[in-house]
Amino acid sequence: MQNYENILRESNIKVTPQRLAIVEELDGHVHMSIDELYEAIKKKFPSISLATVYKNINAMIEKNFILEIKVPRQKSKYELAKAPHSHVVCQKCGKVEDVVLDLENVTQKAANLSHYEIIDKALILSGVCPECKAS
Amino acid sequence: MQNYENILRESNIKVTPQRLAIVEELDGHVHMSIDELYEAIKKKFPSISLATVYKNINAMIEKNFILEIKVPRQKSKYELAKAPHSHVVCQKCGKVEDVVLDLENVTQKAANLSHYEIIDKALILSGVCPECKAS
DNA sequence: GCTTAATAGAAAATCATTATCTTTTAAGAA
DNA sequence: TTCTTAAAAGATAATGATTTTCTATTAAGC
Repeated sequence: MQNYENILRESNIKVTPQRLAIVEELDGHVHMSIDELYEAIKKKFPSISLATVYKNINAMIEKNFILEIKVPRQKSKYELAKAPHSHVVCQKCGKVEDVVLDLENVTQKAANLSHYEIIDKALILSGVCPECKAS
Repeated sequence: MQNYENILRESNIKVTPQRLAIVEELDGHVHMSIDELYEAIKKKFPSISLATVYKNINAMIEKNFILEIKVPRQKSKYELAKAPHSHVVCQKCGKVEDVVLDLENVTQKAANLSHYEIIDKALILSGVCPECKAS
C-alpha cells in the first residue's frame, strides 16, 4: 500500500483519518459501493457517519482522486484513479473487474463522427464471469 | 414515426395511451430523462402520475424495448432500443448523442483478457460538443 | 501551543424511486 | 357488442439514496 497521506496532501485534499481509511479500503478492494465502504470503515471508526463517507467520496471525486463507476442495474462503485482502463461486470454475481483495453482508435473515430472533443471514456462490458459460467 | 402500437403488442406489452405517448416522445427526442419525459407527457395527459412514467419505463426496459443510459454526472437518460451504438455526452450542456462505433475488436480483447462471456457493451465518451466548443 | 478554516458527526431535509390501494381500462371471450 | 378479468393508471404513502444544516472537533500552518 502506498503512502496516501502525502498523495492526498499533494492533491490539496485535507488529510483526515476518515479519508485515509476510505482510500485504504479502496486500495485493498479496488471497487466498492458506498455501503460496502461504510460498513468496512465502521470497523475502524464506529462513529463515522454515512454522510461523511458521501462527502469525502464526493470531495475526492472532484479532485479526480477517486472515480465513480456507474454500473448497469447496480449502485455505483468507486475506485482510486489510476491508469485509464475499462470494466467488466458480471450480470449474475455483480462482480466488477478491470480490463485494460486500447480505445484509441474507437475514440478517434467517435471524435471524427461526432465532432466532439473527447475528454473521458467509460466502457463497461457486462456478461458472465468465469466462476458463474462454471456453476 | 413508426406504428408503435403493433410493435408494443408484439413485445407483449399492453398498449395504453400513456405508453404510446412515452414511446412517441422518445421517438421524437431520442434521449430523455425521467423529468423531461414526465413534463412532455403531461402536456398530452395532464393527470399522468410520475409513478406511471417510472412504471412504464421499467416495464419497457424489462422487455428490452427501452434502454437506460447511465450518464456520468447526470440522471439517466432513456432511449428506444435499436441497433447497438455508443454515446457521446457534452460535459458543458449535458447533451447526449448517438455514435456508431465498431467495438468488435475491443470486445473480443476484453473477453480474452477477462474470460468473461460478454453480453452487453456500454461506451460513453464525454467531452465538449461542437456548439459548446464554439461559444 | 494558537488560530482558523475545513471536516466530522448527528439529524433533518431533499430528491429519486418504488409500493400500495382503489378506480379505470385494454383485450380477449362469449 | 358486451362481459370478464388481469393489468395499468393515478393518488398517495413509503422507502431508499444523497445532500444539507448545524454544532463540535480537528488538521495544518503560523
